[in-house]
Amino acid sequence: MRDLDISEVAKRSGVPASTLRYYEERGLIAAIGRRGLRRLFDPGVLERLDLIALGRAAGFPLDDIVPMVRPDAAPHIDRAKLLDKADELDRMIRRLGMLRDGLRHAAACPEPDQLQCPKFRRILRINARRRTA
Amino acid sequence: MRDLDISEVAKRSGVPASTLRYYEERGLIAAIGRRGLRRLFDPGVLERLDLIALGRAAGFPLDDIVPMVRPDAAPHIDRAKLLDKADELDRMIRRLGMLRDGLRHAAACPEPDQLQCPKFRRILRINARRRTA
DNA sequence: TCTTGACCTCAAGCCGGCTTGAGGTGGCAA
DNA sequence: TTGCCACCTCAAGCCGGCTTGAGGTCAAGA
Repeated sequence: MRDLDISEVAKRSGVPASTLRYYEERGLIAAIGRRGLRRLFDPGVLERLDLIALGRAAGFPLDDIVPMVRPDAAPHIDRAKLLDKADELDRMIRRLGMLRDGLRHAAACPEPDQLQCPKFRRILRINARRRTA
Repeated sequence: MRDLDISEVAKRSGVPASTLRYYEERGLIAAIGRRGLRRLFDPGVLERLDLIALGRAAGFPLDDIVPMVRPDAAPHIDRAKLLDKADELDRMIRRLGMLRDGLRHAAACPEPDQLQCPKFRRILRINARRRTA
């Protein structure tokens, strides 16, 4: 598999060409060269894009992803940062679970006004403490 | 408990006054009236703000939260929609759980280059399919 | 050789979710 | 009664992450 045209990368990765150019500008990926004006990419860029997508899905800002995918080195990932992010995801997952339970309960609850339901109110208060306290 | 001034609401809820005005403009909360120019809020707004915070924390855009907290029509909450949301949350939770496991594994994996780790690659590919397929 | 259109650059725009700032009003303590 | 200042409105700005558009170049097929 040889060098890829930007449109080829876009097609295979699902990432629009405009985004690829943007990522290059941000230092997330690099073209290995040009044919005339046109960028040529190594197929390895596809894996980097998967990694970038994973990072984005996990909620990392692009700036945080740069050091993980630096095109000039083997991907180096800060393990401590990963663990922090994993913990953050755990907290997020618990909150989502609470919200899901809250919605399900609200849907099932016979109270005409769900805000009056004690179970629902409890869920709300637990979440609220994160800001207020 | 009497009607609350905007600064009182801000203090009790932890939500800045500017955000409260913004939320009112977006239809997320409503003042019960004015004293002169000044908004007066029913203490119940604090609970709605908790609900909004829960939704925000769960990653919902404000537009999605509006129907959940409508200051009018408490009895007309669309229960089917709530259940749909709950299912959506379940899917999101599973996905985030995968990501969390992926991050933890990447942090623990002895491979010098995480991209070579088969487990990590599998997670990468699964995540990638959501865009590519 | 010529034409075409896929690629290029650079600047500006968009969206969500707020914040900030300028300029105005009026409730309340003195 | 006066004066302060917390509140008001409206418009603009900011940030991250892209997209869009105008105007230019050039590799490759006819």
